[in-house]
Amino acid sequence: MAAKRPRGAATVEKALAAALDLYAADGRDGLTMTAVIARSGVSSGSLYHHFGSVDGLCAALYARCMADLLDTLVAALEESPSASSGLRAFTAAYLRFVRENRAKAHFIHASSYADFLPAHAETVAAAKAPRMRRIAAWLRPYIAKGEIIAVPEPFIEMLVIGPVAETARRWLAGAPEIDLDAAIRLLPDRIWRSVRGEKATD
Amino acid sequence: MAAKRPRGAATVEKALAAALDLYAADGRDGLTMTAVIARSGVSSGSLYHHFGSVDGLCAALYARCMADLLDTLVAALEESPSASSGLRAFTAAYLRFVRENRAKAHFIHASSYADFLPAHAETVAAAKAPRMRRIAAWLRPYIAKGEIIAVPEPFIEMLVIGPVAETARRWLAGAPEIDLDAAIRLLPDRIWRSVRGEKATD
DNA sequence: TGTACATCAGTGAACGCGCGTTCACTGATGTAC
DNA sequence: TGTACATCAGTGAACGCGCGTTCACTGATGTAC
Repeated sequence: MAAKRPRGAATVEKALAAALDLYAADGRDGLTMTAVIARSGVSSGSLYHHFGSVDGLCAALYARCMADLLDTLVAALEESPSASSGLRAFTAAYLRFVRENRAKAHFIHASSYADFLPAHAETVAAAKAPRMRRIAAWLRPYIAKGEIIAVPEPFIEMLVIGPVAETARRWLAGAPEIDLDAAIRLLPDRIWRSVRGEKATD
Repeated sequence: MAAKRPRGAATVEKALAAALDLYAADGRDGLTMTAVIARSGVSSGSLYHHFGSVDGLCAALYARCMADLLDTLVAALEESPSASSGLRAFTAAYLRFVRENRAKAHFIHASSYADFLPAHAETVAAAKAPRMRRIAAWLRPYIAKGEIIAVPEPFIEMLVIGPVAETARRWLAGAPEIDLDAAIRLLPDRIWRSVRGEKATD
């Protein structure tokens, strides 16, 4: 028997899975309440009971996808014994996640400016904040040692996430010239150079 | 008297300006045919005469904004006498464009996965292709000389555009921790390091 | 220069579709004593 | 252990709104000779 989960967890699961499938199949326009109701078999009333609104459902889906991605990234970092290996592993893990979780990655990237994000900021923050804190905690000692450049943390994020996010974006949009495997080979090293501190040894 | 423009050019202009304003004010949900009709004073029939559909209007707006951005970037590159100064000027110009053309930048970034892009690929390509060719032409001699790394061109794009696009994205989404001026000071140098070739002299 | 015609630009009332959401309700599970 | 009650989960028909789009039409501009 499965571990005891809150009542209704299976319903929430079915709804989110249907929403992600619909998004993967037909993009933003495909992800409607009507379609989620039809595909998941969950009734409209039940959907509103759990999510409150379409935006609520989208925010829940976003939080879920983002948590999955960040868990992957945190794991890659925390397994690594040095600044350079950690950052290389981090960027490679990002690209692998995109390849292996195309729908989730697509939804995350496409939602950057979605109207539901500001409206449900706490839901999203609850998923992101603790994981971001672990990333920041991993970076801190290396910055202190001068192995990673000492700039405000958001800029390290921009330099590291930027290139892989842009690569993911093109690949997800279907650009044929983007070869994810080649990106996994080439980018981590170049990205490392952009945040490498003076005291780094490799 | 103004230079002679195709009949209806003023109408197209009014429609696109209204569309961008609506987008800036209310996001994707604000940019509807009904709203463009009301705000611009252009009739629905006229709108359909010129753009064919909502997607056609969005594609035209996207092509216009993208052309503006690329013109800025091409100018920054072509004024620069060296690889390092060119790439630094390029990234700084990107961030300045974002700051000074917030609505256009927002629309460009938010449209990456829009359904109208594949459907109107030729319209968009007509705006992008010639400008991208000039960027590629500028890069080529420096790559040949080994001052910029010899990797497939899309990867140079990812490394250069990635961090500034990510910075823009956060800033546009309203993240308070993003300081565009600091980004203009810090990022160009770090980005240059990520694409700097062995033969580069600075 | 004038006339006839074709094309392009623009109008605005009207329409149908499907979207997000509501609501009165039933059934299942948990809690108190 | 049983009973009474409160809360949570789930149902599905119904509704109204506003969206994108159409269409029959008029007016303005360009072209041919």
